[in-house]
Amino acid sequence: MRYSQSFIYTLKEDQKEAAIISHNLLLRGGFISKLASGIYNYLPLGLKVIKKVSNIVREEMDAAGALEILMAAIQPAELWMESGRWNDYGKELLRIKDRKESDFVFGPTHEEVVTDIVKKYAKSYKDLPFNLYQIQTKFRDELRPRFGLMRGREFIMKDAYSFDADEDSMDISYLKMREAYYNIFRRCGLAFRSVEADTGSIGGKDSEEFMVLSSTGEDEIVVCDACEYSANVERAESITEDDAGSEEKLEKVETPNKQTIKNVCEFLNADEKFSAKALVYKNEEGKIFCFFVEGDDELNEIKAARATGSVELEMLSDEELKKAGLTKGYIGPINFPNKDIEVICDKRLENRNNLVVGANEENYHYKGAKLHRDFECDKIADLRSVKEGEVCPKCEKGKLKRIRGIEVGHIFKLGLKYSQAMNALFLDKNGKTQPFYMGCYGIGIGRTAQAAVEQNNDEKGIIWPISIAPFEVEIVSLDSKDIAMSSYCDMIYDDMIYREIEVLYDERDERAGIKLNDMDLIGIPIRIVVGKKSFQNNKVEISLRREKDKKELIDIDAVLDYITELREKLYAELETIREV
RNA sequence: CGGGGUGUAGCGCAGUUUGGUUAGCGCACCUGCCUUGGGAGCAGGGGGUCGGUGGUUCAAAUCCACUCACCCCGACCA
Repeated sequence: MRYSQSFIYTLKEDQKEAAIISHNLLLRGGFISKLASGIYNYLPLGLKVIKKVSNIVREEMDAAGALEILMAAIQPAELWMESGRWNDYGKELLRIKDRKESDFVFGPTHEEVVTDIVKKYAKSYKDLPFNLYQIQTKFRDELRPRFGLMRGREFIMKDAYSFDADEDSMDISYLKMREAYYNIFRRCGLAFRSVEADTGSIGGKDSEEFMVLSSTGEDEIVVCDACEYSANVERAESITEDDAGSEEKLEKVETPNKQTIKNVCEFLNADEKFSAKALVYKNEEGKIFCFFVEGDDELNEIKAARATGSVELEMLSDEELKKAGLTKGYIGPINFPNKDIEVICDKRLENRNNLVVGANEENYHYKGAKLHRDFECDKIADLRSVKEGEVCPKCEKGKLKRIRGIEVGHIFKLGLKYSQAMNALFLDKNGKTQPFYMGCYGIGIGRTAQAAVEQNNDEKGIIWPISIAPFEVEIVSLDSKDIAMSSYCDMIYDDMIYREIEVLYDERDERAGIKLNDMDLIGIPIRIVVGKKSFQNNKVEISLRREKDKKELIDIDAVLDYITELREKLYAELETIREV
């Protein structure tokens, strides 16, 4: 592509709507432009990147035996009523009406549609297994779109759905996808990690998220410094050093105006570890739960939701607390005042002999309380978030660290959950009706592209990994009016096109500074600078974007071979997973 | 949805508190000269219903009401 014939418009100034580097650079480099909140246009450069990522995904999915289809983006409401999600999916589901006032949705995901297709055609175990995937624009009416392509409302996703006859076979399908995902993110040049994930409302057996490591990531993950254990903080567990403390007599004490754990413990001269704090939530059905965790622990709402079988938990307001008969600041498990509320204790509390707890009475607490001696609860569960420095549950030696990541992919074993609900059945060897064992596998294409920028940039701009760069090579001619130089550039440009090297040729009549700065911003990995001084000596400068000050002077006749070699070297580097 | 904030040229902003010339600046864009290895310089030029609607006033970017859009912090997701 010749720069002067392209549609590349760069901006000098930072964009105020961008809160993170990658968003700013994509806007400044002319990759994307915003149309509305969470809705972006992909300009020529941006689309090139999207296509590169998509093609890597496509190649690896095909290699894993998956079959590409393209499902309708607009889906009839009936399907969603059948699955029950017309009601359950909530406001994120964009609902639209046609001219006859019939209800449709713009698909946020395609379980319903794919199941509808599969139901229609696959009726025998002989058809199994198979995996159908697509790369398509989705729409989810997010509460808070942000960070450009990271969390758009309209976004491009690869979604795949596997269908198997039994659990073992499903496990194999899952592992194939897992391997494909490793290949995809490796080839995209990302430093990533797969982590154990919560299966959330989708349910099912196993689930892993693929996280691109970045301090601006919206997810927090827990990793072991000694073994490969890594898990989303929503799910992570740990081994904690447990000091039971001495057994004491239960005693009710006055704690005037001491409502927070900190205040109470300071007042009673107790360690916060030896206290239980109450957190009261209601779920989507309005059922109320009271959770007790140690004073210095953080309640993990995802774990709490799982322990109660809830989809969503919301903290009670002060008025709701009062209405439920609870005394804010003094809620405790002894003589719990409301029998309709389920009381759940974190399992760590079982180890403590001596706890400070609320007395369910204004200005009073108990001290010396012990679970199973002084009080009981309805359920014991793991409710707390892992803290940094705790011991790894897997190797039992390493220390855990909390780091941040961007979720670019997620794989699930769904099991029978959907097939049963949606009546997706086949006949097994014995002629018996069975539901499919399903798996589902997503990758955010735009998010992956932007995550690559977030991970690979410097103060001048983007540093694309060659596999997803809009162009592999950029030629900058510093003096477009010089006939000898220009015709040389034209020649190597044509030669590269002939060799199928993707090349951007900046032949604009602009000053050197403008061209060089644009080149840095756009971030093409290999660059050829043709300037007067070196050209007089029959040389041109070649450098890599990532080490742009390390320039090699190459003989003008050797340039093509040198570039071809460099290019191969950069691709070869992507064969190994980056250490994270 | 709760909390905070912003809407003035393609982008970044000033002007609004205290209403009053023809609404300004930098970048970008167009013309010419000049310059040419890291975002030059000079001269000239184009581009705005000041987010929208209604109101107050002799007079509104500026005051009032309503409304829309967007951004940031929280709970959800690829």
